[in-house]
Amino acid sequence: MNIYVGNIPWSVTDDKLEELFAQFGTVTSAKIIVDKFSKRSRGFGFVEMADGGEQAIAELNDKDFEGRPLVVNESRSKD
DNA sequence: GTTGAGCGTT
Repeated sequence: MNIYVGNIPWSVTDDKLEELFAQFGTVTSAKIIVDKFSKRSRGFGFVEMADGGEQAIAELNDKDFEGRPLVVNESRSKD
């Protein structure tokens, strides 16, 4: 399951996302989208989960993380 | 030492 994560604080990295989503299911891949030129976090990312993705979205969406309410939703690049 | 709507680079 491809999951889109937005409103991510600058402090959060790929490993943070993986740990965060790993609490609710099996994380296949977790990645924060960073600017290709400045190498700085764009504040959003994608998480691929093999199981528990729906639960992770339900529990992590609009939930506070590192100081900001996360925006967790299913990725558009679906199907 | 900065910024904040938005769906990625393989």
